[in-house]
Amino acid sequence: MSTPSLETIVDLSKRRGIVFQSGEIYGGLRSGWDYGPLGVELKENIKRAWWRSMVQLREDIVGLDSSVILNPTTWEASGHLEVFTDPLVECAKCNTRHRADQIGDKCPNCGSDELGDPRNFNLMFKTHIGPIEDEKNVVWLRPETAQGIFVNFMQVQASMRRKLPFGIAQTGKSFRNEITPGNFIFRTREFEQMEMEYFVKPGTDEEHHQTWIDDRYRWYLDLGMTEENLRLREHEPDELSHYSKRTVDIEYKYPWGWGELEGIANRGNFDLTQHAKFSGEDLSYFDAETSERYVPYVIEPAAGATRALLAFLIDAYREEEAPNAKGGVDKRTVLRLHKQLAPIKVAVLPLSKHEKLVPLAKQVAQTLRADYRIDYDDAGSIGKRYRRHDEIGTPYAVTVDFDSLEDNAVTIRDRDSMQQERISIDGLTGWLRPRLSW
RNA sequence: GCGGACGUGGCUCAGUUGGUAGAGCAUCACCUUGCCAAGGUGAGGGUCGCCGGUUCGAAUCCGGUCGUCCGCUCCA
Repeated sequence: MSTPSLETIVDLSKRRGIVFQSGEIYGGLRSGWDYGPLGVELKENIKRAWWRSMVQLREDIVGLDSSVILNPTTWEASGHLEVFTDPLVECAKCNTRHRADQIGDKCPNCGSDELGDPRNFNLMFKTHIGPIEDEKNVVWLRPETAQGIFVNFMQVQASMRRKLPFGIAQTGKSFRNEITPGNFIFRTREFEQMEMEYFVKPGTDEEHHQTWIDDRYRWYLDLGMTEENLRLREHEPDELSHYSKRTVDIEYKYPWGWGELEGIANRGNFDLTQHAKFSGEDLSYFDAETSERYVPYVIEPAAGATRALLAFLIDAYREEEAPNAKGGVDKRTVLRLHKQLAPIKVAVLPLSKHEKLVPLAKQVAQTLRADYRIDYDDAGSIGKRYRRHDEIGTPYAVTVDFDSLEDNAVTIRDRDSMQQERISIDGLTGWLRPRLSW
């Protein structure tokens, strides 16, 4: 299966209500993307699948939803205030940009001395709390959800009576004032993360790290991701984040090349130690079994929800041959999304807009709505409607025909196999349940 | 942010030497068909990214701005 071009995916997303450029009527806003009616379903399904595997199915992980705006000291302690601010200079001759603190007075690229004045590039969004803009009330939009977990470590541990090892999971938006956003929703200034901080006893961190790397890689495969398009990549020592002891990325083969999907980092005890230092609170953990007190180490699988959405879209995209009404062969575009991720689970289609078929079809649709996201469509030919639903990855299409009026049964068609089955309307829910559950 | 390319109906494009925009696809309605798109008739939809300038008059020239793509940098 060849990878579709990014343009193909952007087109499909716009045409089918998955992702729109934000504020288009005002000419757009750089790096802003809105998730349309189908996109929001897909994104929620991805997050739900993550939450299910991360929280629901595990006894050792609990959830959290912390604030976007935190006490600004948080970012001093985490190191983001320092690390996320780079003085950069631009070379007027070759148009390259460099860290002012790492070069001399000559451009390392072309040797020119025509360097502009250093300017601070702060990757955190700055704003003010309260109505008065004053340096005293500066706050920042979080550049990662993780810190909200670290600052709540004690409360969660105590209120939920957790013993190590245990984890805290959180999904939510983060903000980074990226210098250059791009590649559709791959790098945006506002994005959604799925992060989990797993607190472990020092010395067991390396083992837990490896377990999580395997676990997270498996997650993508279980949701139907093509293995050839996935790989693990170890960070070189010089590219490690300021907090990390070791990081392994799960990368996806995007149309433009390999790119990050998720990073699994061993953050050591960096964060808790820093927060203990800046807050003056004791953030160590007392291990009652061994009577030891220590600052836990942290393993962090940090995934991009919006990046995952992009990868799942690309990975599911197929252009296949399909038989047409005239006995020939046509092309059909189909998203072979995992059923749990598909925005619409079942399409309900009357064979035609005939006055006898429409009421029954609408009734069937309404019944199914109790359990699944349904789309009812009676516009155009039946073949065209099948193709439309292929394009958005709907796994099942239920067709109400003239026989239905007699035998109270419908034809259900499978997106992937294109096989059809006749099912009684009363038995429809029972037929779908095992196929659409985990 | 800097350099380069680009910006016409939802999409893909046409638009002659500046004179107030066309097509195909898509959408919708009706008819037809009746289980895998594109048969017939008709309809809606753009003032040419935005602002300003030149001109009697600009989609067409000039400036600015916003946005898209590529490069520099970003690492969910």
